[in-house]
Amino acid sequence: MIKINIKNTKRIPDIVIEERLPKYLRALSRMYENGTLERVSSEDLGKTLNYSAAQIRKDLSYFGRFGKQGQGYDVKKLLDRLRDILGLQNRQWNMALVGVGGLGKAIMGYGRFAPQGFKIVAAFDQDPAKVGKKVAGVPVRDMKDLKDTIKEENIQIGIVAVPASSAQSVIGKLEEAGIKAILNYAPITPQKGIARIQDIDPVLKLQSMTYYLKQTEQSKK
Amino acid sequence: MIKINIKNTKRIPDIVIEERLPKYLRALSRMYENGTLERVSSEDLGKTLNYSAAQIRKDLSYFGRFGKQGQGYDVKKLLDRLRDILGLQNRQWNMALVGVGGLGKAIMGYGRFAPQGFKIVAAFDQDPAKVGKKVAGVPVRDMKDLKDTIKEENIQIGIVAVPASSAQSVIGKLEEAGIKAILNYAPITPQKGIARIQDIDPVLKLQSMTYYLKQTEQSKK
DNA sequence: GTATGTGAAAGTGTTCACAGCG
DNA sequence: CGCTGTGAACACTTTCACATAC
Repeated sequence: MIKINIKNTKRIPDIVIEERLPKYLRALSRMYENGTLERVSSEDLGKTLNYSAAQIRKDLSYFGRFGKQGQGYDVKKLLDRLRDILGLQNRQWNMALVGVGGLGKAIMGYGRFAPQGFKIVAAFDQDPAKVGKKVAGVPVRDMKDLKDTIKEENIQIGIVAVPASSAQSVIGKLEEAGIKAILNYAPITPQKGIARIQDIDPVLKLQSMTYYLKQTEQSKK
Repeated sequence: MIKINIKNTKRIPDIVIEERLPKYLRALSRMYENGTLERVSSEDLGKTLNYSAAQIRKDLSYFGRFGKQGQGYDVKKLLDRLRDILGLQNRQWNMALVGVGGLGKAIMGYGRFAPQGFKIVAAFDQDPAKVGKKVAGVPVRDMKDLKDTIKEENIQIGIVAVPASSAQSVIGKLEEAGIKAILNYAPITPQKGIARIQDIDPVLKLQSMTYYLKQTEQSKK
């Protein structure tokens, strides 16, 4: 049996994709826009992000060799490379939002999606009174049109902004319609299904901070 | 020298506090409200949260022994214990929001803070045109009143909803005013300071998902 | 019998430290 | 000579597996 020597591609830790690369991108974008710096070292980038220099070099090394020894990284080049890796280079991702209540409306009005290439192109609600109206310029549709609209509008990402009680069922419907990525604002942990899901719950974040606040309170006594 | 044998308290991993305990609490609250279950096993809880049973037992064991062998955990009792650990038992946390723009207004209208014991009791903006008006029943104040209001209103948590460009400086002002916990909606990574900070940026979450979406797209070709 | 609590083993992620390139 | 890229060492986290308690 002949063994072909494939380049030993090490597994990329999840946290690199899920947390750090997007943060690198965010920091570099800012540097680039401010136009202060043409090159950046792992040390510098680490300082602005509270990571070790080694961490940053290691993370980037999973995807290639972008730096120049003795010089650091070219900001523009690294930026482009990160956008490419994350699937953000020269393209737009279309999103469908479900649940046009207070939270849903706020999400539709959030100003940072579009400039980053994420566009909410459709909205859905189960309440007939809301269907047909427009929110942030987008017509609210009936849930029964979910599947068709997702195909027609070439939607790849779903946003869930419904109450906890209906969230799991809405996620199921999105998955049935072929959605593979969901941003979930409902306060539940969805059952594992087909789609990749990212949860947003500010209350959970507050609840972890109160743990530490409580500790400090007590140590004062 | 006499050695006192203190119980070997193992360090609690950060992720237990920062992620899992609040999720346990959220899931148990829901179970309790639905009233379906009086007891729950680590296996059951794990299934609803996509964690292993061992993980849950280990996490809880850092704080004591709450379960009964052969029976599992009493939902109500565990719920109370978790609330106690996280500093949520019979108390309210007061919060101050800075930045009454579109995002800030949406946060002030978010319906899940108050029922969980988190109350926005003051709002601040640097724009004189906004100062004096009310948003969601809360008067908007001048930034120069930050420190005094935080003392007077017994505020422990800050919420930052200003643009990236002023976020770091606002965080500094909150820290100067004695704030030890901040929920940061601005798209920056703050420099390490006195306060504990939790960041919320839905764009980062989307950007990690597109990485995987892109992979699937390519494997189809 | 059944499910917890927990040391020990396995697995995963981070830091070290230095060879090597610009 | 400075800073990257990277194996190797280290640190941390999760899972295993079983003695223990109800």
